[in-house]
Amino acid sequence: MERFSIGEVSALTGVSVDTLRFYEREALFVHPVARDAAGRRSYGTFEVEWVRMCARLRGTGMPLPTIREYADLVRAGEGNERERYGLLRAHQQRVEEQVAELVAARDAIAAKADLYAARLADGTAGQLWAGTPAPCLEDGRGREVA
Amino acid sequence: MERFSIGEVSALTGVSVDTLRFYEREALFVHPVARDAAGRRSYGTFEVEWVRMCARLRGTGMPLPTIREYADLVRAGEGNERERYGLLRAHQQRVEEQVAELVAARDAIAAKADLYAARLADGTAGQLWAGTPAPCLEDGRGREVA
DNA sequence: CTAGGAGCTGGAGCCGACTCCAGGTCAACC
DNA sequence: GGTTGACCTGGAGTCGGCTCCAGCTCCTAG
Repeated sequence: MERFSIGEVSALTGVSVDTLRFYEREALFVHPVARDAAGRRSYGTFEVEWVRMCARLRGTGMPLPTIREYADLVRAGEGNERERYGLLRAHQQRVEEQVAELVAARDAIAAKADLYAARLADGTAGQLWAGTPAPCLEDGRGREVA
Repeated sequence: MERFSIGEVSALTGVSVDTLRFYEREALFVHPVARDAAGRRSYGTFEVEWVRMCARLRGTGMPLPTIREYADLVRAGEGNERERYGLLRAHQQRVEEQVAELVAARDAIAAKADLYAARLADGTAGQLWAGTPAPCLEDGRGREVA
């Protein structure tokens, strides 16, 4: 059962050494992190996976206090899987919404970029631009300017 | 050519009144915002669309300084559409990556939630759990605990 | 045996993006 | 003509999430 130094965990997970210590202070770990004879942190595979999970949750916008709640549930042990399930599903729901919003925004941005592409391609860039639908910015004189 | 008060723009765009003033201080607007006789801000349809665009860009993680760059280009007027195009496409690219990462994280979260669902459904919750592939957290004794 | 590198602690600092305030002006309605 | 409510300004405060620092202890390689 191999063990990992904080630097190794950082390399393995992409989470910085400082952030790992910070997460520990913030009580995001399920169990107190073990130390070796010299007082250095020593992580097991469980911790590494846990950190990866934390990174995913953070990366999808879960605030630290919520991750702490999840850790608390896991720490409390068996018997609260329904709560853990609810927490994960609720978060998944939020992530689905994020994806939808992101995709919508991307489409709007892509549409605008396409517009520029068309303008550049047919040489009308820098010239008057007839009124266009929704996502275009006009200056009130029918001129698309952004 | 209707005009809008700051409160109306806020209602129309979902961007708070404070934030609108803040964006103005941060020079995110293409043109200085007009004022009515009493010194109150008066926005046109162009500004409203611009704010919407800013909200989209912000919502997809574009930092204020980059939005300011874009505003600067638009303000500079015709002749730099290639730069504007590059800026938008580059951002679109970043958003595509965000979507991909978000979807991947969502899948991992969903997989874990599914695992809990299965455990809850077949009544094995709270019992020993045989070793499972990647996204599962085990305590080193083959026990999935999180 | 010493120099370097990884780790340690507690605490301070930073950053981006708001958000909130006090204290004031105005316009409009009753 | 008073009171409400939207708006104004400049500046200060907040918040989340790191990130950095000084000054120290180890272990390892040369």
